Amino acid sequence: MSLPHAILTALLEKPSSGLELTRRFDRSIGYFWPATHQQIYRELGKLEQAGFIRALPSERPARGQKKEFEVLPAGRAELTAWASGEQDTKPVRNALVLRLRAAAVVGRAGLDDELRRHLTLHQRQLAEYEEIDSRDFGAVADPEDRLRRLVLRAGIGLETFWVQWLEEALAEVADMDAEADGEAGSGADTGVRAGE
Amino acid sequence: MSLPHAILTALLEKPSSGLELTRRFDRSIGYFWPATHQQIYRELGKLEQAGFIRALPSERPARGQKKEFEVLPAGRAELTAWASGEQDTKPVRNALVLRLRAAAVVGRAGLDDELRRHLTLHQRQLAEYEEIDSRDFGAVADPEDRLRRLVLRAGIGLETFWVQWLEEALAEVADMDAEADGEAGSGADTGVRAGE
DNA sequence: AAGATCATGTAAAGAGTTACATGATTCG
DNA sequence: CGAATCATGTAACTCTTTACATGATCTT
Repeated sequence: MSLPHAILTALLEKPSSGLELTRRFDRSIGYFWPATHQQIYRELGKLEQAGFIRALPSERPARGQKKEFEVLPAGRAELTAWASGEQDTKPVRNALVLRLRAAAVVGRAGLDDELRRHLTLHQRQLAEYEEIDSRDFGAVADPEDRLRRLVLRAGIGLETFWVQWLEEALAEVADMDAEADGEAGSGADTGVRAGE
Repeated sequence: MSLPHAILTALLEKPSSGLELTRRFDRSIGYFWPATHQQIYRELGKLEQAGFIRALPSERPARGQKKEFEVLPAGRAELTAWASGEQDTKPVRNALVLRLRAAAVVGRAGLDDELRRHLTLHQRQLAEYEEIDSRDFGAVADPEDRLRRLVLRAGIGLETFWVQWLEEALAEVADMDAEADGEAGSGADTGVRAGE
C-alpha cells in the first residue's frame, strides 16, 4: 500500500495534475516506486473519494482539461501515520539473477550479451543519479534535502553495486568459456550445456 | 513471466512436489524470486497443461497425496529459449526509501526505529548468505557451481550495501536530530516537522 | 483543416497476496 | 481417537501492466 503515500508525498512537495505527477514519477520518486499514468489516475480518484486530496477549483472541469490536486489535512495526517509505522518489506525479485541459475542448468547461450546489456543500463542509470547529485546537492544544509540526498545515495550505491557485480560476472563467464574451449578444443561454443 | 521459468529451473535441478518446491523457494531460488505455495500450485497446473512438465506416476493420485513433477523435453526447450533471450527488467520498488522522502515532508517521527529494524533484517540475511557461501562453496570448479556462486555473491553484495547504507542513514538522522535539539533547545523532539 | 501533443480516462488481463477448505498421515 | 502436521487445492482480492478511447489545445 505504498503508491497512495508516494502520491501524497509528491503532492505535498508540489500540487500537480495527473500527467504532471506521471512525469515526476518518471524522474525522482519513480526511481524507487515507479507508476504508470493509469495507476496514478486511479489512485488520485481513490484519494479524492477518501477526502485526502481535492481538485483545485477550475473554470471548466472536463475530460481533456488539466485538473490539479492538493493534499487536504486528512491526507497529511494519513501520510504522517503511515510514515511513523512499520513498513512491510516487499520481496525482491530479480529475473537476471534467476537467469543465471537457469544457465547453470540449460547452458550459457546468450548469457554474455544479456549481462552486457544490463551493464550498460546500470551504467547509464548511475550516470543519471550522479548528475542529479552534483546538480542538486552542492552544499546541503536543511534536513529535508539531507533526507532526499540519502535517497539519492541509495540509488547511487545500488547502481554501483550492480555495475561491479556485472563486471565480475562477465569476467567469470568469459573465464568459463575459455576453459570450455580449452578442454573441448572447439571454437565459438557459447551454448555450452552445463549440467547435462 | 519469470515464475514458470524459476519453477522449471528448480524442477530440472531436482524433480519435486508442490510443497517441496515451496520449501526450496523459501531457501535458494526464492531469495531472488519468492513464491507462495498458492502461486506454485497454480503455476504447476499451467505448466502441466502446457506439456512442459508431468506428474510422476503414483499409486494413488488424490488430494492430500504427494505428487511429484518432472520436466519434459518441451519444458527444457522452453526454459532454454527463455534463458537465451532478453529479460525485461522489472522496476524496483522500495518502500523504505519512499518513507525517507515522506519523512522529508511530514517529519522524522519513528524513522530511527524503522531504519534500525531494517538494519537488523539485512544483517541477518547477510549472515545467512555468508553461511551458505562458506558451507556450499569451498573450492569451486565446475561451471554450474560457479554460476550459482555468482548468484549468491549478488545476494551478499546487495545485503552488504544495504547494511552500509542503513548505518550511514542512521548516523545522518542522529546528526539531524542533534542539530534540531541544539537549535530549538528542546529535549527529545524526534517528531521534528521539517518542511512546514 | 490536419496532425501532433497534451491530458484524462476505461477495460481487461496478468501477477501476487491473503484467507480459507479439505484430505492423508503420523504420533501420543 | 484426537491433535498436529503434511500436502494439495479454491476463492477472492489487490496491485500492476498493456491496450485502447476520447477530448482539448497548439502548430502549420
